[in-house]
Amino acid sequence: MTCGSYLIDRLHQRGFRMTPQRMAILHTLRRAGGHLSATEVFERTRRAQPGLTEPTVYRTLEFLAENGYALAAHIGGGKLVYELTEENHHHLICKKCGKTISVEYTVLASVYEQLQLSTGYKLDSSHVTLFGLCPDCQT
Amino acid sequence: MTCGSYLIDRLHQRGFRMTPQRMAILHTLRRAGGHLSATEVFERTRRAQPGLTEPTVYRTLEFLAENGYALAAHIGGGKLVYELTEENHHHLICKKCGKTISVEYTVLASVYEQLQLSTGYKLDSSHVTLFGLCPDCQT
DNA sequence: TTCCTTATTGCAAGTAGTTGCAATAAGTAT
DNA sequence: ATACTTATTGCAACTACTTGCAATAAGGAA
Repeated sequence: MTCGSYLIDRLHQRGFRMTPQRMAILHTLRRAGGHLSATEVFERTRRAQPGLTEPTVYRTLEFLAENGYALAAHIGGGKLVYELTEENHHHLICKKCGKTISVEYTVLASVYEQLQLSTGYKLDSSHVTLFGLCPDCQT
Repeated sequence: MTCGSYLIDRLHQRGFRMTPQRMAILHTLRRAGGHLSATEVFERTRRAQPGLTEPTVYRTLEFLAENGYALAAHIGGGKLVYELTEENHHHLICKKCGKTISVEYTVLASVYEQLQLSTGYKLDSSHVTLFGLCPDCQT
């Protein structure tokens, strides 16, 4: 069994299909463990799936993020990165050295709740990225 | 006096220069009032500055955001938008209809403080965008 | 004013990401 | 097994954005 198998039933229940391309992209994300840009996903996955094209990668990543199977996060410079859904969390990125740390979702949970009450919006538990200077770069 | 004049001294103090291109781009942002994508800024500014090129627009917007003269925000679909710095605020965007509302900076201020204490990072008061469904689209 | 330094621009060529549409193939039903 | 529906893919052309480098011009000094 390859490592995207666990998703097959969940996809079918919602009328979606599992394909070799999706399986391979899930495999790449799983192996990477962390964040990967669309380009990185394309390059790594193509090794196992030589026929794979860029539009398919972009569409698959968007599909996975839209349906909750992966998280998308904006990190510096307008770039989007993806990772498999695990614990919800947020990121702090140092503008100078690029060092990234994760922050538990609970830190923002009360704000989310407050905002939902005051605005009526139902918010995604999305992957927020905050920028600043890490302790080492503040001098 | 054109409307970027107020920035001239602040730029000179830091070794930067004011140029007709920068002036025109500031004018465009000022007139728009709200968010504008790089492409929109390019198209609108070019009417007044026919020689203007795309790389200049992208670099100018990045420059303005980097130095605190403008704010950059990621809104849906990986797009970056810019606006002139005024009050710090955040955005809530409806994934379905695109309706956007602003949220005061103070809502997130306590979280920022808490994060700065627990992580040691010095955070930018950045422009965070949260996604969700607005009251009308929740049915 | 004129000269000088160098920040900023424009050009040109590059990379990244998107879109429409016809062809393919996943999964269901027969 | 076979046929059918339609989600998904690949292709090709397009738009968005970036980068290196030489030319230009802003702003300070002589």
